[in-house]
Amino acid sequence: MSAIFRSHLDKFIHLSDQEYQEILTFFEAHSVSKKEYLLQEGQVCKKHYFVLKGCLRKFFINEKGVEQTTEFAIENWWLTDHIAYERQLQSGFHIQAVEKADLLSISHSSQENLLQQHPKMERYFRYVYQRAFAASQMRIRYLYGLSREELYRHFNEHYPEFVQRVPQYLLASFLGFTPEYLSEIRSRNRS
Amino acid sequence: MSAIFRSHLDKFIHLSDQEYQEILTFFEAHSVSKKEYLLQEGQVCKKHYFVLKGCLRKFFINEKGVEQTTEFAIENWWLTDHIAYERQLQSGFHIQAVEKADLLSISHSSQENLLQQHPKMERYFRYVYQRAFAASQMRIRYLYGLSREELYRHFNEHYPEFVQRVPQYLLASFLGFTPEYLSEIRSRNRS
DNA sequence: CGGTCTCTTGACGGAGTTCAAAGCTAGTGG
DNA sequence: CCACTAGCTTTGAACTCCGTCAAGAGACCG
Repeated sequence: MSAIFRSHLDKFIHLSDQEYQEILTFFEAHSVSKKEYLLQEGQVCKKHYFVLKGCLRKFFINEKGVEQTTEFAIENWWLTDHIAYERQLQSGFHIQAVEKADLLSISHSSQENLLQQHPKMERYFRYVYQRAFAASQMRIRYLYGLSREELYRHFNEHYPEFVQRVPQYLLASFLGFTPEYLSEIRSRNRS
Repeated sequence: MSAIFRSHLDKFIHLSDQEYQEILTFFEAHSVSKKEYLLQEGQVCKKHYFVLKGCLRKFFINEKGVEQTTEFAIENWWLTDHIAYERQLQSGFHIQAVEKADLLSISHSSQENLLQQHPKMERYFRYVYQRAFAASQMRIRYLYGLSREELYRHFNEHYPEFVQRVPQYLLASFLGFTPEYLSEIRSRNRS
């Protein structure tokens, strides 16, 4: 199972077998079932999760009581509430499994130790955050530049497998509009 | 002038005077005047900018020909088109000085060399990207959770000095609505 | 002082929301 | 493996936030 993580790391840095084994000791493995929660609002955010298989989402509840999904994580992505994780504070987010999932997790203190003892991982995480930030910048650009309908079409063209993979109400929540409106767009596209 | 950069670095990593002098050789200093462009759409994004003093913005032109500001950078923030910088591609953004500004810049190849030769800077940039990504996550949360009017009020409460500092039409562009609507909100707030 | 940016005001229109109700689908237990 | 139910999707009508357009009032700079 953790061969998946090894081949992911290999894309960014070169590690000996021994180094890899040492690095693995900093992580824990989890399996979670569909809809299981990994973090709930108000809890201290203890873990940074890496998805080996399956799908997670991060969301919050807005003033009207509606769930707003801000991020999905599928295979080879990290997920946490970065602000709450970094400072070990209470989180304003929920993290939940969308599908049953296999995960690795690392606690904040373990991550600190890992980075101290394995400077190569400093480089690895620099890449991870850089990539995540770049993706976030693109996301903001689309949120600003496109209407809700264009946003859906764009997403549908670029990530068709993902659109198949998650229920529509989660997709609507992620794109920032209502399931009703998504349904309307889809019917327009058909005719 | 570069004492500013030194004290900024000191917040994240510890450097000897000699190390700092070596590190500085990887950077270039610039002064730019108000409205001067540092990057235009279609150009290869060569530089990563650090603001010592002043204010920059990053924007793109949407299909209707309207400028959409996606990011500001003031003192102690980095700014670039990360996707285009990382891969040395043509950018879809403009970067422009909002006020006259003093900057440091580093080219992509210099940054690679810097990180190779000074692993402490790997750690520094990991922090920088981590912080930037966390900020970006908060931004996305607000974009999703708040109406345009709430967005303005929230921004106004949390960054009042910044609201004073930039013209209103740039603020409107950054918050994702029209100057006309901003004007309407402001008049409602007064009465 | 004259001209070009910037901000304000108001009328109108449209994209997207809200609410309510009905139709569908998939997972669960029997 | 079927039936039942909870959860998901669709439809439609009324409404609202915010954009667009146009025109005027300030404000700042040479």
